[in-house]
Amino acid sequence: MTPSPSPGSADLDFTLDRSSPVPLYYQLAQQLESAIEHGSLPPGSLLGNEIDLANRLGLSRPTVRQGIQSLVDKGLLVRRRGIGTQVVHSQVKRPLELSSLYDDLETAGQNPSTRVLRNEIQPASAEVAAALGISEGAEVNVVERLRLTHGQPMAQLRNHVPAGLLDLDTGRLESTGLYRMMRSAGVTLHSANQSIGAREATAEEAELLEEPEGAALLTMRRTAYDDTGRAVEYGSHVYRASRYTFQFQLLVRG
Amino acid sequence: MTPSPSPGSADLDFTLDRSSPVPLYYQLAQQLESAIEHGSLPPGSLLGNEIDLANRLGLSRPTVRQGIQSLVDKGLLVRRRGIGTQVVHSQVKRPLELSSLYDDLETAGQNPSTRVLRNEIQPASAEVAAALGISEGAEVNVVERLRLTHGQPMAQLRNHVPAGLLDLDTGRLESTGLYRMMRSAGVTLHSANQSIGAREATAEEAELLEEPEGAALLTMRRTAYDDTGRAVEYGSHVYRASRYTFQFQLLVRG
DNA sequence: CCCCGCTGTTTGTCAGGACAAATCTTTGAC
DNA sequence: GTCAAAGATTTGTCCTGACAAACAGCGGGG
Repeated sequence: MTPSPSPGSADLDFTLDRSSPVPLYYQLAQQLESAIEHGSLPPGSLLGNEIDLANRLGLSRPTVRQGIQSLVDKGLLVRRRGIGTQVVHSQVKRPLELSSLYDDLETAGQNPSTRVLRNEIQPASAEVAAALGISEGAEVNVVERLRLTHGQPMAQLRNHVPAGLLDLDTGRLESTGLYRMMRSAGVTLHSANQSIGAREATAEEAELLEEPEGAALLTMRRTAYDDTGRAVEYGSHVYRASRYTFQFQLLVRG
Repeated sequence: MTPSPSPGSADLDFTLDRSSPVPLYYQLAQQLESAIEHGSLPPGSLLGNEIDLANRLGLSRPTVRQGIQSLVDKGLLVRRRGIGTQVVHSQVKRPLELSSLYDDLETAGQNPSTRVLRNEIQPASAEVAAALGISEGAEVNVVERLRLTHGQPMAQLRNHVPAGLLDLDTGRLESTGLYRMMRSAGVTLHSANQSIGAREATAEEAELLEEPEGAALLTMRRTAYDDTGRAVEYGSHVYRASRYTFQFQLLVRG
């Protein structure tokens, strides 16, 4: 028998800083996560039981459990009673965040840029009012942008924001993403309803996106809410299907 | 001043069964959730502080916190230090599960039915082998189905399952969904990578789905993994964009 | 040789307590 | 009247301790 590559409980050294303002369980979770990413904790390996781990780190078991639990919720670890906690064996990358297209493209090295086609205050149409939960005719900031990657058109983005919520400077809209501007304005996003579909390009869309007329386009409509339940943005976007797909990962909630 | 509709801390009566095998924190979470659904806890209302709640229920504070935390993770509640825990004000329905199309349609009252077009064992193509993480040419079960709602074609579903993992009886495939068959066969789904795009219908697809040739179609590719990290299914599906959109909700992980 | 039950291991659940940090409210000073 | 400081309230973090439940592996009986 060769020495079996069975999941041995790896013992790594973690450094915890009790004087740091960042919680201990979170420090543990971060170091575990980076150990998993760097391969120090290969897929399938066991973590060693929680009580030993707590003793070795000088922590209590609930604190260790809290740190581990956060990674279980992320889908990186799996717990089994009587067995232990082991690193999940599949490739887990992004658990589908409420991310902005701009950030997604930037992290993918796609070199995104933006051209603002429209940026004005208008009374809300019936569709926009219903999506934002405001009265028809109330003032909303309408922004229409063309998103490009490597100089090629990628998507037409049309956003509606309740007037007064945000200062939508055209210059900043061209240099960064809308969600970044929201967060720096103190708006904390909480949830969003999304709807993804497809349809054929109209003549105007075809010209703007440099696609043949009637080409298949991906559509996405999204209403985003902050943590008080207030609708802060309604977006109606169109993507070139030949150059973009939505990619994400789902987790089964146990 | 009229009596302000400010969020008063509602005091409800919960019944906990300590002899039940279902955990106390979970009993609390379920009753809180149903109270929110039924409107006993209206959006914006406060829950009352955890210590009082624990005393009233005869529970410890960690147990109460665990129950509340599970609803926070679901997006139903929001905690604020110094303020309290309150019911989130937006409409939260489904936090995007890894659900099967069949179940989705059935719960939506769409009366789904299935016609199996193909069900056979074949050697894996390069694409399928890469998606499932198996060697090219290994045997896979290929299932091709037409999904209908109210007798109308809705989607063409093509699934690939490693041979031997599951007994794919054609009769059961027509009367239920693939994911239900997997679960009843002891396969516990853990995560999946999805990719949603669009393209124009080929002549064959157009005829099968009763769409004009070149019509916009929604495409979805998904690889599903069980909790050991093993790929258990690769699906490549095509939906009629005129009759179907992907709808789901996202939560921002704090 | 196979099946059953026993035992050790590990996570799941629950209790009770303590202090820190963030927030709102009230009070006081100017 | 306005602003700042002090206090009260509530959640966030962390500790110790205990028992229950599920699982793997071992050994005995058939």
